[in-house]
Amino acid sequence: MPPRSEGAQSAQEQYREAVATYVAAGGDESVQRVITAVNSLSRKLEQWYTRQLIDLDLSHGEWSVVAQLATADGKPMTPSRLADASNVAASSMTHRLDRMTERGVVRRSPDPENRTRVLVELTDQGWELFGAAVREANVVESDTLAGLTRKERDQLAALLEVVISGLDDLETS
Amino acid sequence: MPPRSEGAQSAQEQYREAVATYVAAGGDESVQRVITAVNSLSRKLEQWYTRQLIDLDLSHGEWSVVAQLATADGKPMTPSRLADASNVAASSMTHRLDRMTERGVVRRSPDPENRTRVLVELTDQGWELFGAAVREANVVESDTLAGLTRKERDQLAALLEVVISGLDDLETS
DNA sequence: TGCTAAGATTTCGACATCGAAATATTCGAA
DNA sequence: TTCGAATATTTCGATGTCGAAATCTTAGCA
Repeated sequence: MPPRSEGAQSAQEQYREAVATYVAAGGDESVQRVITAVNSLSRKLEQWYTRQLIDLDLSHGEWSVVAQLATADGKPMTPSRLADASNVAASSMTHRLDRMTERGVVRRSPDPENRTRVLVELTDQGWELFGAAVREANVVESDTLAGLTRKERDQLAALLEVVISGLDDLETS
Repeated sequence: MPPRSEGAQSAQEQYREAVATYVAAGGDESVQRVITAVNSLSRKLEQWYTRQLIDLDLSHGEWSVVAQLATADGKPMTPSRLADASNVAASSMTHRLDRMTERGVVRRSPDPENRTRVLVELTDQGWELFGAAVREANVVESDTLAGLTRKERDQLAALLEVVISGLDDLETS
């Protein structure tokens, strides 16, 4: 990477500016510090993932499908649920699955219990792709957290898990 | 919202499954707990932002431009930098700015110091949109963190800020 | 000055995604 | 059983995004 181009800010400066601006616009500071940090970090990770996925010849959207299927405990999923989970329209998922099926990453089969539904699952090749991507991503992710001790990581994870467990109550409102 | 459809998991269960699967595939647990939590949370926020932006008649990409310009300390930015920051091709930014200019959210002007460049900045209407969006988003964001005490939020923010400050060193590798 | 290489933006053709309509199946009630 | 509403998926036309090429300006150097 070339040295930051003139005018561009470091991630840290950008974060500080953003929090200050959001607070000035009417946001709570204790909220904006956390939320802005989470979003900044996620966006940065996203950039790295995108680069790594190019090596595996996967688009970001296709990766989303692979990851959903892999983390669904091996159980097949329907196109609609994949679309929801990927934040994409159901009609887009049709095309995406067409391409992935043709490439041999996923397999479509009719649901024996409900002929309206289609079930999608990873092929062996799909599982291999998943494993390769996880192990490659783990390198960058590990570097990202290099500044934290083991204890601090656990603390951070515990706090985030409290937030995540609260999401479900929020849904039903 | 209707009760979760059969087969779907709660955010919490999804998170647990995901971490377990990533670890089984070769990721470090202390890394995956944090990273997966950050990404899960960010994706959930993204869904809410998208819904809220519909009210303001803004696409997610357009919001990205507004937010970048607002948090750049009021200084105008070039289309290329906006494209980088939005994770989008420069050519797409051209169209996006066309639409936003026509609508009166941003203003384009030639850079007096370099006629190759174009400078983009928010109009008064753009600033109003920004403020409205921030205040509306703050409601959901605040609810999201409702499970944490003020002290825990500060702790969480501090830990995340350590990670963010480390991003800049990582860049230059 | 004149020439070439590099940089910024826009134009262009190909492809991905969206929302709405079309198709097919299931479920519940008459 | 039969009808109509609800659900799941796919098809279709319009729009957004991508990467490469074209256009224009700047910067460096003889």
